[in-house]
Amino acid sequence: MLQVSYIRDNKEQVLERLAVKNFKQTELVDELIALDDSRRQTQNRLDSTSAEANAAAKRIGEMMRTGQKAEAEQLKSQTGTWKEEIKQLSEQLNTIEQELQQKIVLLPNLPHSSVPKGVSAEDNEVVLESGEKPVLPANALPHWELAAKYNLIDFELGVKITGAGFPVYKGKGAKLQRALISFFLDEAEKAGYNEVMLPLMVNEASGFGTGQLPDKEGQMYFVGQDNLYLIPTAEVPITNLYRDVILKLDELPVKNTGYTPCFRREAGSYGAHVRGLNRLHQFDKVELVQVVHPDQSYEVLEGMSAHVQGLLQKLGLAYRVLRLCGGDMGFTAALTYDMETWSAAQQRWLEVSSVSNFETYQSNRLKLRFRNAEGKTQLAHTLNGSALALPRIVATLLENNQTEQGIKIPEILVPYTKFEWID
RNA sequence: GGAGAGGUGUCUGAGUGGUCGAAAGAGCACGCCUGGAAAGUGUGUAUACGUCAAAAGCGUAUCGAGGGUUCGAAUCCCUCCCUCUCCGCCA
Repeated sequence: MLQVSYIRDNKEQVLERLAVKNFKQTELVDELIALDDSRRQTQNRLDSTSAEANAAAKRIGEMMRTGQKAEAEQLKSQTGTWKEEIKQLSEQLNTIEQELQQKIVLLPNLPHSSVPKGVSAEDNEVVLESGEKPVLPANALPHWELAAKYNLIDFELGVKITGAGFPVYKGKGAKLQRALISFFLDEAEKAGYNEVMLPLMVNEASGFGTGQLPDKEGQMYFVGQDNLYLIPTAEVPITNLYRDVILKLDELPVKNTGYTPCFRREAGSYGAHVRGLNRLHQFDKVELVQVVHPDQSYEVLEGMSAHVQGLLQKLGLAYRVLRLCGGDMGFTAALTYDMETWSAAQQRWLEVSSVSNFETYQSNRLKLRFRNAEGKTQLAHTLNGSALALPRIVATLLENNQTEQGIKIPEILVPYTKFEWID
């Protein structure tokens, strides 16, 4: 979330930036500033009243010790007003703070100055396109048919045991999943990321910390009996490792990677475009998360983007990089690059990675700080990116590499799969 | 799930109503000492909010969380959360 002090000092700029995300609620910003005013005022009054009451209590203590009983009793009788006032003021302060909190989380992160204006995916800026789009013969099959033909993925079985969007991977299909996960993790390790394995369910505080709660509540599976959410991405548990943490300057940058299944309800998205592996309720993903010094975060973002692109190149996939426009960006991001691979049989781009800089938006919620060169605490910047999400990579690999003899496994993966062909 | 114990600062750990943001030790930082290091020694070492242009300073809050008793709570009472031990169950 944004910091009220920043909003107060940079109101015009904040409004201007928010407009890029098509967020035009001037009143909300004004309300926040007004709330903050009354918060300060109330706190001021509460503090000075408390100070008086504390001083009186101290004096009473001294009187008791020195045997001035009568004087102590007299002073005691005067404390009632303070008590009452303190109670009222702290209740007021509480209410104000709650309201402030409720409202400030309604503001999305401010987009970086390079974020293009726009309302939908149409307005995203294509930063670069790389690789040759493969040209397939006329009888080429989409991945869901290939998956059936070679007995790699069984969607119906998944429906039987769970429901739509929970595929069952079998034989070489299962091995391909495992191979990709290992490959991605190894590459991350080579790039200096520390591997972690994490809980797949998180509590409410974690969901709040990374920004899934309260607004994206409906996107997560909720285990009501224990008040836990199934993670929609490893970003949530990994980033929350650093909730309420003050890092030393030399501990930055923190670089973690983790493989987890991801669970998404995807309520309301059905239709032809979600066929096969295109959109699932459960899928596998390797995630990168960094906690960095604010001065470095945009450089780091480029580095993460380069890392993801390296993976796509090694897999021999044609891809493009998009800079998301204000309207298509996530609520919490300041700048996001999406990577899309070209799915040759479906003749469309599939999003396989999203790399974002959140600046202090998450760290402010997380209370994730570091001690800067002056020895003061300062909010760190957080970033994350998929490297990579498996299903659409698998879809693209199957489709783009199909031949008369079967599906050719990219060379780089063969040490992991231990087979060269799916046939 | 049943019974019991307990949650204090970076850590260990003292503290059962006032002088406690909190002893002591360790760690860490800086200085002295040393040819250098160790040892020794001295000083410092929480966070947030408010006040201030800012810093210093000052004020307030925080000893798992929330509420209560009291002039005054780390300390007493209530609720919740968590951890540990034993029993039960179990990959």
